Amino acid sequence: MNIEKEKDLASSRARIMKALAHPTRIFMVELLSRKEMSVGELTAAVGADVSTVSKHLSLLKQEKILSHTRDGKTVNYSLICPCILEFIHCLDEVISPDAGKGSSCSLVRK
Amino acid sequence: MNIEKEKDLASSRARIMKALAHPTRIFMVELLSRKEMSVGELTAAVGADVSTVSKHLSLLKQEKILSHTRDGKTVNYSLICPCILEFIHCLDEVISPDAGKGSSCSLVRK
DNA sequence: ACTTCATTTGGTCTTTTTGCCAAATTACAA
DNA sequence: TTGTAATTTGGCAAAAAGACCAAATGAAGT
Repeated sequence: MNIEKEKDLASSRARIMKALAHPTRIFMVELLSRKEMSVGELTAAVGADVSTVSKHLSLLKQEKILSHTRDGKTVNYSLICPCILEFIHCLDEVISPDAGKGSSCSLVRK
Repeated sequence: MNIEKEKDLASSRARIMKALAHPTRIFMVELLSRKEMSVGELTAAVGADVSTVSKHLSLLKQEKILSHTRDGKTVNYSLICPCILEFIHCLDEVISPDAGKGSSCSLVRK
């Protein structure tokens, strides 16, 4: 692969990473991996202003991580691809594969 | 796990994500997964100001993703844990597991 | 049509992130 | 010690991201 293509790929990856690179957003993705939730429920769970939560959600939607369906006057969000959760957990599993063993990889402490 | 612990974990994960959430940084990690490189080599490869590259590197160092050793007047950077690369590729593999198949998961296009 | 509840959008302010320049540091060689 | 190449640091301006309020929109129910 040539260097320009590699840079493009890096940009694509960085966009996704960036969408997940926020405590509230990553937490919401974790919550949504368990069950779909409305904006109100998510707002209560994360403890922030509704408008803030809504904007986080639309960012994740824009990056095609979440989808939403309207049900009456509430809007439910859910993971488009539940495997994104695996990706996040990949951080814990892969980056600190042997948390107890005193390995050199210990980026995320549980 | 209680909700506060979950939020803490989300923050830890977000810190790592954030360190990787930049085209240049993610590209450098990819390069460094192949072989260790000096600041000068990386600068040439990514095409940015040396000082900029140096700052990106120290951010990655701070997050314990990279380590460095001095060799004469050059400094060589390398991945502390090569498995971080697997994590990044996890984005491609896990998030769009079946790129050709017309799946609903297609965040990263190659 | 009028209200009410849930969510989104617009606007603004603050904080963080980037990127470059110039100056400082480090190591080595003459 | 002087000079030179490689890297880091400090400082500053521009750009992006985040948070909150207020106003707008959407979907029922009265």
